[in-house]
Amino acid sequence: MPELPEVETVRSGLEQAWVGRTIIEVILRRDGLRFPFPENMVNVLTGAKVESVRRRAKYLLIDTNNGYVFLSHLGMSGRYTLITSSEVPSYSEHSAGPAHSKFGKLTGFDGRHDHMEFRFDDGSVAVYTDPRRFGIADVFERAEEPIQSLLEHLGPEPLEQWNADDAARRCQGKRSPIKTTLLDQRFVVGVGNIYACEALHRSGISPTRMTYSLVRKNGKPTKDLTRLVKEVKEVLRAAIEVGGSTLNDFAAVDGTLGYFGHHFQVYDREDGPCLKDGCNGTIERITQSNRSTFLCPRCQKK
DNA sequence: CAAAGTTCCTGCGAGC
DNA sequence: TGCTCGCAGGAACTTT
Repeated sequence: MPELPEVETVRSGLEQAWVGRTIIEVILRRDGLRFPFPENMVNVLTGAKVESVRRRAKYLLIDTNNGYVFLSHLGMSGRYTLITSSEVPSYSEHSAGPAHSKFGKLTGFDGRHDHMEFRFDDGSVAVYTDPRRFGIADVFERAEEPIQSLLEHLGPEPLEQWNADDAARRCQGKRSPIKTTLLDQRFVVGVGNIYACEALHRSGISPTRMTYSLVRKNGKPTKDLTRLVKEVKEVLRAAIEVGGSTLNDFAAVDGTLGYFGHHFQVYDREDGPCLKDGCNGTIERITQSNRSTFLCPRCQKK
């Protein structure tokens, strides 16, 4: 479920639900997710009031009033379900998530993969569900945030400081396909497999094109790179908008709704017609760095 | 067989 | 020639 727009949607939902509330109980149902839970996590979070919910790249950062940060990464299949005090939490009633969701099987609130539970002072409960357990949960002191190994090597936020000159500097001399570079979180954060494919298609750039070829000899960005930076920003912004609108309609904080609401131009559309105006190409699927890439060979040039 | 993410290991090429 | 450094590519984690 998690690229930047989906994580941003979750952030917004958690912010509404959690800020100003105090966690009265934390229940862990296993040793950890991708990494073991820190020993002090339950102690640190129990009794702490949530002050803010931030996002950095695809990480959620929850600040508490005792000077700590709760870090949550959703991995591939992580999800939060919020249950308000008026609802009776029951696994049998919340069986599988949206029945129409392609990812419903992976993200359902099903009782078998509910690894963390947070109870709040207003009677609400948040359940973290993650079948594949690629997610991360961690706590650290706020003052230590700059030296967190998970955060310190991250590149720029695409919707903030990032621009074509910055991108050009990071692309210079890079001997790997541009698709691979877009997925590299040191280049720019928040772009995953889906939006990398979408941004390249919007830009008319082949995913296999060498990264360095998007930079001029004088170190300045080419027209194509400038376009790519613009399209990355636009595709992410549009997806955040869709996610935000779905959030208003559902009590659950569910990033899959963000994906569901967005219909992709190329991703997962192998053999389908290219949807670009005036292009009669057919979408192809190739493999790059062990990941699927979708492209239109007709309108995405090398 | 493939899946929305990230880290770590290996191997190769460049440069000293 | 040989060694080290850095980068690029691939495997691994897990469950459905």
